[in-house]
Amino acid sequence: MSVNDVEHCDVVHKHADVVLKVHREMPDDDKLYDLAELFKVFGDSTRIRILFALFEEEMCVCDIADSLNMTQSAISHQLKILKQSKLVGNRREGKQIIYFLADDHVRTIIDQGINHIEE
Amino acid sequence: MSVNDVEHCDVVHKHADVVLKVHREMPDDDKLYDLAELFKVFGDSTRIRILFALFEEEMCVCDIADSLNMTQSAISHQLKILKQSKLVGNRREGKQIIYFLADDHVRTIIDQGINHIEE
DNA sequence: TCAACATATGAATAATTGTTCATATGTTGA
DNA sequence: TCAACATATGAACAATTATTCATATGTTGA
Repeated sequence: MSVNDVEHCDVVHKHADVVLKVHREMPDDDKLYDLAELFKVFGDSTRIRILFALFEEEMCVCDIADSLNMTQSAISHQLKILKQSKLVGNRREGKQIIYFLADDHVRTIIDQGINHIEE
Repeated sequence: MSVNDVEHCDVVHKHADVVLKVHREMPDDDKLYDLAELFKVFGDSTRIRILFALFEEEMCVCDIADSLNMTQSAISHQLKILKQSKLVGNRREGKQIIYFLADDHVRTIIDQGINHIEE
């Protein structure tokens, strides 16, 4: 029994080719981790709502907070996460910081999600 | 000041139209919640790896556990979540339960995620 | 019917995370 | 330069969650 067989059913030999194929095609841990991190960002309804707000148009933090009826601090914390994932960008305009969608993967990913839950 | 203005910057009047537009276009809470729940499922690297395994072909729980070098119990718990989100389906074949991808939104969503992180 | 196998599941634990509160940073107009 | 405004951020708390361990459920062949 190989050290890799943490757990193993009796078909391990019969299905060894499947296991090998999966190993061969599985992306690197780094990539898997990054992917999961990206989807985690979409996995919070506050952040989803921020993205929906920005679908309409770019906005200052304050307008997002108003639109979502949440505190400025809560929004600011979430915007930081959205920015780190490069889902939104920002620029300063005087006292305000304007946030906007970084690209349209955001829209595509959310649309696919909607497709799925609406089936 | 409206009861809806939990927090408000001084441009609340100037930007009131933006806030209204966001309100108008924002999906229902139920939908937002479901969306976030769906993406949460993608937000775990174990579940992502299970999905990548199933991209190759349908498999019994045991083969997934072998492929990912994880315990049967851990995989089983995660498969339950994937099934609840209708991302995978299963059927019994004798003693084994065969899991498979439910549809190809899964692939599309993950591909979009990959596109994003690889830019 | 029973032993062996495959999978599911409940409880417990450790780790992660969203919001709040208080406060810091940075900008503007007077 | 300073007060008012807009945003960011660190610490703390509550809530959620992934894995482990032990065990239950369900299937098969003898």
